[in-house]
Amino acid sequence: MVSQDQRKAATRRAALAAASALFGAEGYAAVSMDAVCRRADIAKGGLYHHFPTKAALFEAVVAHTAAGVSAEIEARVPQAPPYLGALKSGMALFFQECAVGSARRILVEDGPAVLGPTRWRAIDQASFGGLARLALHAAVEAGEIDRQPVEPLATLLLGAATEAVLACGAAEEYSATAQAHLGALDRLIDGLGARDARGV
Amino acid sequence: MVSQDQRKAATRRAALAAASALFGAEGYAAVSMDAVCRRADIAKGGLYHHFPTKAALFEAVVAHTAAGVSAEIEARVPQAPPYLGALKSGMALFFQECAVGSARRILVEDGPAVLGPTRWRAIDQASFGGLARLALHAAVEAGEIDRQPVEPLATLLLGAATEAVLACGAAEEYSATAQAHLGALDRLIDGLGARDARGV
DNA sequence: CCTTATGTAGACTGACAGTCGGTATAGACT
DNA sequence: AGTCTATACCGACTGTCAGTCTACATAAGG
Repeated sequence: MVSQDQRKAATRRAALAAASALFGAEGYAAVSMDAVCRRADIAKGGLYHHFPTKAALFEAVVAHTAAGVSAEIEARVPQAPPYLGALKSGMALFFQECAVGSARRILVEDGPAVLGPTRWRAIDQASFGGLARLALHAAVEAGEIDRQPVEPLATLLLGAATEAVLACGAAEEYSATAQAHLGALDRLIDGLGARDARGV
Repeated sequence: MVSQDQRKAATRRAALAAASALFGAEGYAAVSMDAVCRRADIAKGGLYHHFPTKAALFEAVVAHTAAGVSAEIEARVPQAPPYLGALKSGMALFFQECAVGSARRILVEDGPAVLGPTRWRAIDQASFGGLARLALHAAVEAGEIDRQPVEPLATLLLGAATEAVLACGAAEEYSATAQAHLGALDRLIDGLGARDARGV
């Protein structure tokens, strides 16, 4: 005897897992809802019972993936001074997580375009954006960088890192390209170092 | 008597203009090829005679739009020292051009995702990417910034600017948000200033 | 048990990208 | 001139896909 809640949760999990694998491997446009049904061993009606549209299903996948990646980052990056250093390693980790496997496709390539700017930013802010903002805020408080609006800066840095992932994904020589971009990103962050500390 | 070349060119222009308006207003996914045909007053066969797929039509629109924007930037930004200043005003101009109207939809939201990283980068490199790379190269030669790989840096800055456009597009208070992001972008670029000049 | 709510199932519909056989016209070659 | 060929253009047709609808199964409440 299986309770309804358990059935429901199991179905949802199966759908999410199947969708995640397919979207990650082939991209949003190339995956049909029927394919998700087949892979999850669920009928169409069942799938639509949980997710009203294909975009909603994709959004759930995006949210799940983003939560996973940002949890990984949060767990592995120390929240201690120097905060600018923490920011750098967090960015590097973000880069690594997104560069490989299905995360790139889901989070970097399809995510923003499919969900649209508004929905995307909601998820983004709740995960990586929040982490970056936190680190920058701490850096400001610790006097590592000038006092300044933190949110736009976090947005910019995330955009830069995202573009780096994209550029490396398209490159032939992955590791060299990745090194170059990570180096450039580090320099960009280092440049934020407080003017006061340099007497400018 | 109208020559074939003229007919061909006229049809192509009409298709491109119609597609540009529709894609810009409603986004790639929401525009059907039939709608483009209606608007351009062309039959489906004719449209497909010029553009083999919907994506190809969109790519032509993207290329045309990108060329227009980057020509505008090139014309209005002086190619003279200080090159970092030129880079900043170029970025600001890119931001302005992309933030308003159909360019945002075409170049920032749909472009990368629809064309895929490889095709996108080809167009990007030929327009904005090229300009940014040029400015950075000049800045390096003039000693305004440290000698370093210029291409990754250009990629990162463009990514940051693109993300800024997206963030401002979604914001309610446009002008304040735009100011904040432009300020942050300027600080990021300023931070690149050569270490030597600061004795670090 | 019987009813109702909740979840499942797959055939069906409308819309869309892309195709295919056909037509008309510009230019080449007698 | 006339004829021929290549190319621009046309629009009905096809296959596929997102999303709907109706019929059915199972768990909780009277």
